[in-house]
Amino acid sequence: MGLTMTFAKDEEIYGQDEDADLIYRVLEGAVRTTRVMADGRRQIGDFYLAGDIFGLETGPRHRFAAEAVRDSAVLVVKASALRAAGGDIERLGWETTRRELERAQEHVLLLGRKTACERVASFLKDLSDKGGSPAVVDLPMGRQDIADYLGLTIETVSRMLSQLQSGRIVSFCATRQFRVVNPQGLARLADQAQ
Amino acid sequence: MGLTMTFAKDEEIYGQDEDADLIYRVLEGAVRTTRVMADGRRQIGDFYLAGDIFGLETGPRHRFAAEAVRDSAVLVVKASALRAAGGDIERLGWETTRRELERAQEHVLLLGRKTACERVASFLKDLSDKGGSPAVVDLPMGRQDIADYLGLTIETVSRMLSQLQSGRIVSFCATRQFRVVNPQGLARLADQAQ
DNA sequence: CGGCTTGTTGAACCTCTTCAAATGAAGTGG
DNA sequence: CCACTTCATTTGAAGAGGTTCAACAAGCCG
Repeated sequence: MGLTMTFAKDEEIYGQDEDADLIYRVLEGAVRTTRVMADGRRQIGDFYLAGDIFGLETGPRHRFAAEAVRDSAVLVVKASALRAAGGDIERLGWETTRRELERAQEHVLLLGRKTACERVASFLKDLSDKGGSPAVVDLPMGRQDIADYLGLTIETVSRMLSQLQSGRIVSFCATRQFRVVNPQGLARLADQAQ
Repeated sequence: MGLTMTFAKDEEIYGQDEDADLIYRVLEGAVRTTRVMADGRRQIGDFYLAGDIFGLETGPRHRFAAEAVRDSAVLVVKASALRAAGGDIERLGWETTRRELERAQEHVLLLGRKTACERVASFLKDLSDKGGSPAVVDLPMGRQDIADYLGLTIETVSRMLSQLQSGRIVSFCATRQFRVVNPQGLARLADQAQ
């Protein structure tokens, strides 16, 4: 059920203010939701990896655009079709929206009250946890995306990554691959919040 | 239906990590949701004024605490009781959650990419709009609450308020009462975002 | 009025940003 | 396969916005 579509790196999946009639699920790759201000400042709402559902996060119209972080495959389903097929869509939709809200609230805390170092640490921890804490975690997105998610600049992100590495918290095998050296240290930096 | 409860200024309505079995509606006064970090840094999730519904914004457990901003009256309904009374609760719940999410996303944009001045302007505009843009808007909350909502310090909030006033954007008749002098100017500062 | 809390203002400091350059990685065509 | 181009990332130095610390003013309530 539904249609599989592929999107090239940086291709738009849906635009801001477009009708929100479709529900999406990442099959492969990674997706970001973005909001751009009149003067070009950009904020990333969230990242979605394989298995994640997105596109449901808003009202009748999308308030964020969605773009492929890199070449990605996405399953697209019409919300109305899904509704016709069975009533538990309401429940699924609510659950998904609720999880979105929880993530947005964590994001608010991060942006409102965490330092640059804590933000980057939180980001790495989140990504590591999300993947089931594998030995080596890879970053699907570039530094600019990370910066626009964390409310920082690429330079600050880069500096904090270097700092975390020299502090033996994480270790980068490549620019987009790291391992967590000191999980407790990472958690302490990330989760000062209860 | 439901129980009316009153809460004194700064009194807790529910705590962080408590079970979320109740739904609340502000009858009079104002409510804030807060999250406190281990070292005392505080972030306010949102403010709720008369007519607003809150307490539904989370999963099985509250991730933010709720407190009365000032002496307030709140209508409390058990979620399960509401569900038993009629099926349209699901719809109401979803709608409410979705609106919460939209507000949280705006909040993310504000915290991630707006300057101090823009944050304060956005806050004042939001409050003015919410009340139907009356001639005189009052601020139910103190400067510390505003600061903790905007991810700033009270000093910065105070400075930006003074700045907006000397720029003939708003005018304060009292510390907690202002009128919008230049609505376009306020909107321009607040809504650089599309 | 006196005492307390809340809000404002000033000055020094610090974190993060901005601007600039160097380094590294990735692709292209000979 | 290597030189060359191009883009992404790192690092450095200077600058700005916001914070911190401190003092003062203004409400608020007994």
